[in-house]
Amino acid sequence: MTDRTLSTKDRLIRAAANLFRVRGYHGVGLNDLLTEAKAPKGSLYHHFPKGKPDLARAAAVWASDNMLNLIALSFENAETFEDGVTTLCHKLAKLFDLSGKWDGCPIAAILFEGPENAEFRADAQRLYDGWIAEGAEQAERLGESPEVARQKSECMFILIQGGWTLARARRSSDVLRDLPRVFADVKAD
Amino acid sequence: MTDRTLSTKDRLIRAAANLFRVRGYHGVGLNDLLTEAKAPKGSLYHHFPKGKPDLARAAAVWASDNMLNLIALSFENAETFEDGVTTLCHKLAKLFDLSGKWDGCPIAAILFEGPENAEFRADAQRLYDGWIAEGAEQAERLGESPEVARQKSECMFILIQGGWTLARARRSSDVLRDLPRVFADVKAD
DNA sequence: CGCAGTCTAGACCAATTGGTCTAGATCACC
DNA sequence: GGTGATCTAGACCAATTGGTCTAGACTGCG
Repeated sequence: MTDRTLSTKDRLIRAAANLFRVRGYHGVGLNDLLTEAKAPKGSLYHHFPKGKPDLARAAAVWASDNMLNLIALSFENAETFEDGVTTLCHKLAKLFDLSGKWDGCPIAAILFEGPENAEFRADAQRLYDGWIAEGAEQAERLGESPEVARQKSECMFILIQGGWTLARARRSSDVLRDLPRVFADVKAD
Repeated sequence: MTDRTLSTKDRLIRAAANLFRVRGYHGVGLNDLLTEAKAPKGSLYHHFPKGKPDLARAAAVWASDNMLNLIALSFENAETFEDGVTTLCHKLAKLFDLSGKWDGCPIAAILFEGPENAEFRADAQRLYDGWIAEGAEQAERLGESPEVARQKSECMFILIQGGWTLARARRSSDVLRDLPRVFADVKAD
């Protein structure tokens, strides 16, 4: 049930991001999408002329932007990069619990499982590298050298992706809450 | 084109594992499956009475067993756990390059994106925990205490899953080859 | 007002989906 | 060789898929 006060286009994007995250690109039909968004088919093809793939890419970008905000927010009051990682992991753990402990990463669910399309692949790379760039920027702001910043951010990304996968399999956010401890042990070299 | 000398059942399982890995559970139709396996529909429903979900679960188990073998093989001649991790990561990098640099983890592609089914979820947990158990066993064999062994194995799992995701997005196995260096920095505490 | 552009609404369509069912080939064993 | 079980073969089916198209509601502006 996506908020009815939003524009049809936004409702479609949110519904798409939410549904794809759970069932993957091919697991969601236009009917599910339209029901969830409370929108008729005409609106979908008005706002996204190329249909499902178009909407899916928009949803991936929207979901990615949310993650960028979450990263920025987590590092806002951090004194070290490790602090920020800790906050972020706890926020993600909370998100995971709220989401029913089964949802996956929306980027992966949409862009990896979606059509084998050059645009989808390029988006996946662009969006994920955006996360890493955001993390690296925060690390630099907190005093790390550019190389170390990049390395730490990349490591954070890997841990979060892998940790989320294990959390999903176990249906428990404990793994996510434990990640900062693992991360702290990684020396940047 | 799966080897014609194999039994129909094995051809089906292999075809399923290969196709699901690329396009995800819902991205593969029975037609694709049967074409790839060179088998008629009757055979599928003879060997897997519950149809697609049944076959998918068998394919997940098969793929998981392959991974278990790969782990065992990688640690066979290792002198330390870190040695084994290094070998495993290099083997995975080679696999990644061979697979067209876009395939995902078959377990995830089948069991996460598949039907929202209690059996699928239980399988995901069981199979992934099997990987971790195998890693922990190797670590113990190489002299680690049970707790440290488990911790190191879990960390290896997380790094590999996350690293594979990033490798996929970048369509480059470099990330995987770099994982052992990251892993070496993690002290077990 | 009138008119043009934007957007909603859903009937409709060909193609594909997962699944059923019957007919026959092939096999092991008496 | 005969017989019953195992397995292959694919026609067939209802339901769903992503997508098209026309009709009309709503908007802002002259």
